[in-house]
Amino acid sequence: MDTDPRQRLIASATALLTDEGVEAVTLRRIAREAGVSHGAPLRHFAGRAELLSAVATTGFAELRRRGENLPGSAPRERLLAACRAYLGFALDNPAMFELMFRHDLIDAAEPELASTNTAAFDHLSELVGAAQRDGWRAGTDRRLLTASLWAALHGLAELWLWGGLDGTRVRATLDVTLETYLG
Amino acid sequence: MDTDPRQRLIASATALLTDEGVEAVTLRRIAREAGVSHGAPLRHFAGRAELLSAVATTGFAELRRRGENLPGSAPRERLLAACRAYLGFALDNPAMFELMFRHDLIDAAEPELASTNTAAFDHLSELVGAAQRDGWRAGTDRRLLTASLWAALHGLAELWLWGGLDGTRVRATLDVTLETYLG
DNA sequence: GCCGCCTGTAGACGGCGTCTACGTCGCAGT
DNA sequence: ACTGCGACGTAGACGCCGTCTACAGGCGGC
Repeated sequence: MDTDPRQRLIASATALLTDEGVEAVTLRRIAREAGVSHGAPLRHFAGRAELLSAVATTGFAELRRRGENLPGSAPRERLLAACRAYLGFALDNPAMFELMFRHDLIDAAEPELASTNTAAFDHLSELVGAAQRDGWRAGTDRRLLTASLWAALHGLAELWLWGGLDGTRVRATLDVTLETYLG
Repeated sequence: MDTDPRQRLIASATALLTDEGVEAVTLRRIAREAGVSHGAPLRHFAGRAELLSAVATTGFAELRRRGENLPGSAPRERLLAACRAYLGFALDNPAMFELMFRHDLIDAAEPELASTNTAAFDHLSELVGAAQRDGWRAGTDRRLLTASLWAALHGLAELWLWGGLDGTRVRATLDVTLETYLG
């Protein structure tokens, strides 16, 4: 059964997020969606930021899940698939992706979020490390290389979200980025 | 003299932005800062988005200005300097940079903003074109290459703003990115 | 001299996050 | 069996916010 009020509120918030975007996810609308009074959410979360942090945590978990079930066996092939998975996540869940990186809406210090968060980064870092052991850019510092690659993907997603890149062109641009790093 | 009320409001908003961050830039606070009543700004701007768009326009203009006075004469040298300038702008004006890419706060369709905006992109595109004519990645589509490079820089700035990269590490990561693209 | 526009004021409305006081169960301890 | 308490929810208030409307002064052009 799913009578845990925390989970119900997170579910309502997530539905609101994917349906109407990040601006629609207010405490009062979440409460209405869940069929409770406007003050009820504060019985289970210290404030709006804490509830949204819980929602974002599920987003990071899903992102990490996508980064684990990767096709391919060669390290560089797997790293490439992970990069495509990152952008695929952003394209499939634009509102969630936006929320996950809105530091004014969520509390980055929230422990559960922070751990899920760094876990996703560490996973990418491991893929980079495996590719390096395979001979790809072995001379570059692993953490810096991971951050650089991550930023390149992240910027692509962010610019698409912003409106600077239309949907079809973002795929072609991703190919250029991947070719630059891994070609 | 600077008695143009539009300019006064933009100046107050900019001061508020750099001093207290993007969340503090509300219409009512801008009005207070400018010493007028809370409804006065709506005499000169159709709404909050239009005022913030005007502020963001000055940001894009400053960004473009930085991209013009570049050291170096060799095309690749100039392109490299432009990339450093982009990140330098973000590091120097984090709140302005954040505002410029907050599509929920500004109106991307605002004509003056859109033109200043694409002008900055076109300038970077020209630098890329010059470098290509100099033999750098001549086989890649110029627009896609420009977008890819821009995204790599933008993501770096965005992740730093988000908190994922500390200030010193962002410089080192930028070096890795530039080495990847231009090395 | 009068009209109209520019600029600004003051108040209202609904929505927001948050706080507080108040209910209402169900269940554990004596 | 009664009591007390903790989990859960309600209702109202407060001070923000953006926006709308009604109103007032000031000043140049007919």
